[in-house]
Amino acid sequence: MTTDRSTEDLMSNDAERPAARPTITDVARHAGVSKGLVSFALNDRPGVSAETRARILASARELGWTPNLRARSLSVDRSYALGLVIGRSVDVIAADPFFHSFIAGVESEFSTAGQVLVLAQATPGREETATYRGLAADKRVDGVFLSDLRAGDDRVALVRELGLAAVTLGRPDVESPFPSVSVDDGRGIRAAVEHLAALGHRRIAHVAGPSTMLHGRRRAEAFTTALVAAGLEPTAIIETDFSAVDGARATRELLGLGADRRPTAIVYSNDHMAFAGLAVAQRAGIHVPHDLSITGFDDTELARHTFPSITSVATDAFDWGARSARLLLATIAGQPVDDVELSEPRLVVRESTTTAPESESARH
Amino acid sequence: MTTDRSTEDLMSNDAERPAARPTITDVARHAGVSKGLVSFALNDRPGVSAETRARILASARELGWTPNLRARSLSVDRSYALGLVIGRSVDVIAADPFFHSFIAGVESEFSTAGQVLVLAQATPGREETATYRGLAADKRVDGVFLSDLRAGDDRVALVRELGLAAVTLGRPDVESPFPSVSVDDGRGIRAAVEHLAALGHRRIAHVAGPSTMLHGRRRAEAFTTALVAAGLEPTAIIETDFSAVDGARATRELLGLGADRRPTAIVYSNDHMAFAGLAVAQRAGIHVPHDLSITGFDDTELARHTFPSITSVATDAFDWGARSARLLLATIAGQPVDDVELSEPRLVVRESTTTAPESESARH
DNA sequence: TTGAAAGCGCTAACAT
DNA sequence: ATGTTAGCGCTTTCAA
Repeated sequence: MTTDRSTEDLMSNDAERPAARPTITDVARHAGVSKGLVSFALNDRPGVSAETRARILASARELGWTPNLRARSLSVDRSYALGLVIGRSVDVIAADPFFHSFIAGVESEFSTAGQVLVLAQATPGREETATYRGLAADKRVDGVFLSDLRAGDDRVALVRELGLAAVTLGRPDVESPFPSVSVDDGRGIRAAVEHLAALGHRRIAHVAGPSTMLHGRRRAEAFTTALVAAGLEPTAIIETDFSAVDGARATRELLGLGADRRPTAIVYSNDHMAFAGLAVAQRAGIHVPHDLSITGFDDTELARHTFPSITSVATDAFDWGARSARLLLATIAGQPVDDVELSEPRLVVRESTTTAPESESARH
Repeated sequence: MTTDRSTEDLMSNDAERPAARPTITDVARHAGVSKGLVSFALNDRPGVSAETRARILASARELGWTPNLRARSLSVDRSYALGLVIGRSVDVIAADPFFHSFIAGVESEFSTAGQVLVLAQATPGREETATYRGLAADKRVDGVFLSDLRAGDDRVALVRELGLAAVTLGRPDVESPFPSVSVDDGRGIRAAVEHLAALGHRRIAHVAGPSTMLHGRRRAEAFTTALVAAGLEPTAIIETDFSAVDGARATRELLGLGADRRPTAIVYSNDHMAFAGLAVAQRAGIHVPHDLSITGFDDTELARHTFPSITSVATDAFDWGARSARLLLATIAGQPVDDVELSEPRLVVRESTTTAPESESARH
């Protein structure tokens, strides 16, 4: 008596039961060969005669055989799944369209690969570290995307210790064994500053993301650098948590400065804060762009649909996702990989930026 | 020679290799019992003496044993994963914060369950049906969330045929074997209409979602019903695809109507169209809310951060996710379940709605 | 109450 | 080139 139970045996027992799925053993019997050979043929490996291979494939097709992923997973020790752990709080992330596009990009690479995306949110009840540990302990995924890099991010070491493959979105500021996919968003900020400087603005402020987050910090640094390069005085940089509320608060703070210090332009670190900032200015009777120019970052769809529409830095989140997925998959497959640098962000000029207002003195 | 290879044998071969994870066999040997008994003890089933059980648990703890999910999956034929297939196009979905909150809610139920969420996006290259079939063929998930129900939605039959468990977000208009979790959003629309009618508006228009989507259609129907109930004339209902661009187009159309037909208030089927509509009005020099009142739906964070801020219907997407997950998990566990009705949506009144402007004749 | 062993469906090492 | 079989780590049936 063999160890493998055939599908036919099963079906003869109970006609009611939905047709059991054929296994590799059924295919082997049908083709008149052994299980092992079927496995070889199906994973097209050398050592199977063309003729036999054809016969096996025909049998598989005829029986409608499809591999059982769980069984395969168990024997080859792979999940065929990639993970994304979103660590931001729900409120902050809810408004951010980045992940949708990113995920769409990731999935665009899956269409051919039979992979799947496991999404986890590090909610209060489920701490970030515990989430990664859980994913690793259950071997739910073969690799993870490390997004929203923080200063001195301990996830790099954690994921490494857990033995997971990974790619980082952006280059971490700690030793990392993982390849990265990055975009020079500093360049985008620089473009915004140069654009404003060319329009005659001399007091340009920045509403920054949290300095604990690498991209927030990098954008702020690029802002300062660009300011200096343009020969302008350093001005206010207000740190936020990237949320709309905080963007509004920062704007109020900036507009509350004395007439001689109030900025004539504000560079926001993301679109949502720019939206909120726009509303704050309008509410205060400050006309955008004539009294105040503003720029956003991300070029979300809504930036096109405000009045005035908002000048913003566009990056390609979809491509970011696609490239990251490809890189991670290659890493897992053991192929040699290199860091990838995405195409440069572009500044999309719209109605929210215009020439600097005349100076206060001239106006009075 | 036994069939089970012990961990210790492995480790003695190669000191470099990271410590191999203990298996149930290791625990059995350590506790001096059989594999089978360990399994019974660990899944606390009857038939194990308290003493032995304690010894087994102690061994497991001491060895740091944790079950191998893949092996368990293979033998019990469960994935311990739930799936969400997002079928909208990237552009439309990118701006919609619903899913983030919904997903957060879903995950909040996972913290205790060791479940995971598989997210798939039905991109053009990967058709929706194929996505569900793939998920089922690979048994990636034990059940799915059916969101964005369409008229005559064929996914209900498909998912049923594939043998997956499911919950529907809202009640489908086709025969369905699945439990549903719904919210009476028509009630939210009614509240908006009543609010506007009470403010003296008599020409209220509706910028609707696509009639092919159940919630888009339901809201439009509720709009008409509420209008009639308020004793008002039927007015324009413009259908859109829920996107900001389309919301802008619809608004332009409405504002372009002759003075005697132009609405004094517009009820939008979602916030993003309301944002776009607000911009269109402002651009046309139409003051919101004095010339035109508008209401949104979803109560997204941004509704609080526009000028004027937007009156909107709030629903609880997080709770929706949590309840759906709980229901789906119960279904999978074979427990009897009932449809669940979420708490009623509430109208959050802000600055975008005010008393109706005086009639054109009176004004001239 | 406990042990032994078959079985889940596949891969891969080893024979032939 | 092909067949045989152990093994992945767990659950579950059947004896004892």
